[in-house]
Amino acid sequence: MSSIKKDTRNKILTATWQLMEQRAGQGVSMSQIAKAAGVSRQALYLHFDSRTALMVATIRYVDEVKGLNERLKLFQQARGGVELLDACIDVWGNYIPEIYGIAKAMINTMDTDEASATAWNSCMSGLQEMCVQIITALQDEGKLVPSWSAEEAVVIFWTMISVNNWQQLTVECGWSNAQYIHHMKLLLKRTFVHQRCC
Amino acid sequence: MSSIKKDTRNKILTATWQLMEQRAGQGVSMSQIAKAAGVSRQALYLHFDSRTALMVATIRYVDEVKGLNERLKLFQQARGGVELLDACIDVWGNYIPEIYGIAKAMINTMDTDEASATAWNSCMSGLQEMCVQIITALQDEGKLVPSWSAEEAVVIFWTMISVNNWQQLTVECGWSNAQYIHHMKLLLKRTFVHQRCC
DNA sequence: ACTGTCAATTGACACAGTGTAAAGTCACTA
DNA sequence: TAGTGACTTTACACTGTGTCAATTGACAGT
Repeated sequence: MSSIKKDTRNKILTATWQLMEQRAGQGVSMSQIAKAAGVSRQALYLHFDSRTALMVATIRYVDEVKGLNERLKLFQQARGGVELLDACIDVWGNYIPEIYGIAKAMINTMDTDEASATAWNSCMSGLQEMCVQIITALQDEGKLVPSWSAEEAVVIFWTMISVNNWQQLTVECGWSNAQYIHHMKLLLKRTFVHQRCC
Repeated sequence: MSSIKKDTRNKILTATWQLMEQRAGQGVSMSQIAKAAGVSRQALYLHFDSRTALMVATIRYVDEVKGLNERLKLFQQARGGVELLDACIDVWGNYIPEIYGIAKAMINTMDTDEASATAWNSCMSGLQEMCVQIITALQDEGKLVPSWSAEEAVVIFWTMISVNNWQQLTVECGWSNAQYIHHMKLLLKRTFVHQRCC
């Protein structure tokens, strides 16, 4: 692919991203993206098969630029489960606001579109892996609350830190992001970490 | 309104509801609803101003038929916070699968549509009130974990029991509804109920 | 029987959005 | 100078929402 073509592609991707963030992933048409990118609407279809394909490419692009997995890896050294948990929520909690718009768009189409679901899950694979590591670490340390099996704990952990829950607590309820991070850590520790009595 | 007109209206509402449940709230067009209801597409607009208005009327209709608030009231006698919590999750956890399709449709349009948001919140007002009662009861009994203020606890409680989280755990992760109810109770109690040491 | 009215149907249309197709432009390159 | 690649322009097919006007059929009251 020529560098000219790559430039246009990147212009489209950044314009899509920007519009998605502005509009929180709602009501962004191909015409608007084209206009924002300074290209014709048809150029979009020259680079991407469909609207969905553009969305998928955008989330991959954002993921590459923002590098969630790299941020997470910094904390994946062998450390205690609780420290791992804290680090995970710090990274993820600060990451969400940066990708909220496009994430919302992906989540909205995941129900109907297989490709969207796959793309989003692939971007989240590092985070999912981190959930497993945290629970495993807690279990190895004997700190995992015995009510949960490791599998159950991972699934619940993953559900708790979803973008939808972040949206509910911050956007809907007006919590600051610092509040979100603080309370989410507390919530997860209370749920999963066994406090030995006396 | 004549009873003939009311009959047609109900036919439309039940057809909408049925389609929403079948398709889990995704990709249901006015034409399909009309066909399912056995009326012309235009008849829908005779009874409802817009697609959104039909959705709002449907959720209100479902709420009326299913009577979540009535079910909840049965347990709102003055009892302990923990019993109240268990009862709440029993009722709500068994309610969600019955309204999942239309609930999903409402939640998907809430972001863009004010009327949808208002209608959904209005149907959920009884449940929200129940959250407040549970947290208040726990607080009065001195059982609320001191990490949370009552307001924070209510908001987190409300977030935890969201339809999105139910979907994640059951539809996506394959949990049975009984598993959902059991684990959600456990999760909420671990999060909010203070276990006195020794 | 006559008339009015109400509920619903039919068919047409405007509009927005996605996606396809073909012809044309323009710059760079062999 | 001919050719190629990236992009534009114009046009069109299709789906879905929402509006409008003319029409049918049934069921009143007189």
